[in-house]
Amino acid sequence: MFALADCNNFFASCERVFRPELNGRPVIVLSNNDGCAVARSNEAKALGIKMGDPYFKIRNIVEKNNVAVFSSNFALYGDMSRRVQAVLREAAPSVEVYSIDEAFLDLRGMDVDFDRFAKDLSARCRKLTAIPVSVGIAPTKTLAKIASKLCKQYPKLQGGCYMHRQEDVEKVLRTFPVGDVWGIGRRSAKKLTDSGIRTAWEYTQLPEIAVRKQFALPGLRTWQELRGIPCIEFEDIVEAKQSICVSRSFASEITELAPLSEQIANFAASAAVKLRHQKSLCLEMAVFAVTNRFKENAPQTHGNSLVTFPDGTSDHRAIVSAAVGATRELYRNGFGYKKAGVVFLKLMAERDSVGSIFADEAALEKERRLSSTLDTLNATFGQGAVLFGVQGDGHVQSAREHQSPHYTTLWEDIPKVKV
DNA sequence: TCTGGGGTCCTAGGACCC
DNA sequence: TCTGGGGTCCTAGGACCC
Repeated sequence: MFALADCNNFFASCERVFRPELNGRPVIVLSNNDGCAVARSNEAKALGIKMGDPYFKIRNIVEKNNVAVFSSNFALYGDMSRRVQAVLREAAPSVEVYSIDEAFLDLRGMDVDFDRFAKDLSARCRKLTAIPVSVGIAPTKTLAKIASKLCKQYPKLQGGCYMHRQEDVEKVLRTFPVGDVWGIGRRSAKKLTDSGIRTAWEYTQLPEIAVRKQFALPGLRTWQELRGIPCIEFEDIVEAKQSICVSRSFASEITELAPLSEQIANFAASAAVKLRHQKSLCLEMAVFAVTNRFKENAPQTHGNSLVTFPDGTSDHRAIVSAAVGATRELYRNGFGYKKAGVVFLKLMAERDSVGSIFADEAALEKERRLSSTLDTLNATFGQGAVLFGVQGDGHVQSAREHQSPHYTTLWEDIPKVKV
């Protein structure tokens, strides 16, 4: 058996932990630049606010219904996520953190009352972190996902649902929309409903050949998983990322080279920190800057510039300065850039590096020490404590009007209690 | 006026090899 | 008219996830 622990409306729930008066009131959390709604409390969902709705389009609903609005606060969400993970790790020997708000638990070999286990785990998360968590348990990951969704639909399940008997699974799948199944995206869902397949159950009744032909291997795996045959591996070891990207939309368009370079230098700097954190080297870096695609009448451009590091590097100076050079390459006068980013495309593990026979080892060692000193200083005194001049003041230009405090990660933001 | 960010896997087709 | 057979590697684009 596998369990899926899924935090309900995670970002909205995090905001409520330190603002309990918001319970019962609709809450939404916005994406970068206060652009779109990316998390909604149940009350906000009931008002018809959809995932990804642009804020300016739902402003009316927000104002009329006294919706509490937050800019995203990833320092808070990341920290709350770690707290929930800690509770999960006490419950099972093996945990796969799937995303910031979801984790699978490997329950194979465990001999317990799984329904009790699920409900107890949910209650324990709630008690220790104040985050509501839905725990679904089933013979495959895909079915566990469905079981956890049931918890959100039926409060009487008390946050835990064990779904395993063939007849129970069938009963659930017979009404479960095929498009809500993990692994069936918008495209496949449309194809399916167009041909009359509406529920997960109907999908499982398609012949294997047809599934393979129309939806290839991923579709076949989902088909098997729904039929109770596990095909998706449990992966508790965190692999190094194969690509690293830091990109942002700007609050207002950037037309000049200097401020654009400054933003991109900052993206490169934070991507380089991530790169060194996972002990990788970058062999190829792409830098891009694009205009506002929603402005149909404005001139559009998609600037792109590729940089290669033949021996691989994680050197802060090399990366930031190459990113600035690439920006000069791609920049064109007369355009309003709305979004830009830095992507490391080809990575290799530091330990697999053979270097170059021409490399100056002493110089490389100096580079490594500089980068690592920089990382230590910024980790200790806050990101941006030490910067290169090209990074300006180290701030990325973005609107966040509704930011909540860093309750759990900044001394000055820790809530004070009167005795 | 205002429209997010960061990933993975799979497949088809081209280029190339003997 | 006829036009081999078998293989690898790489890339772009699609689909999916949160």
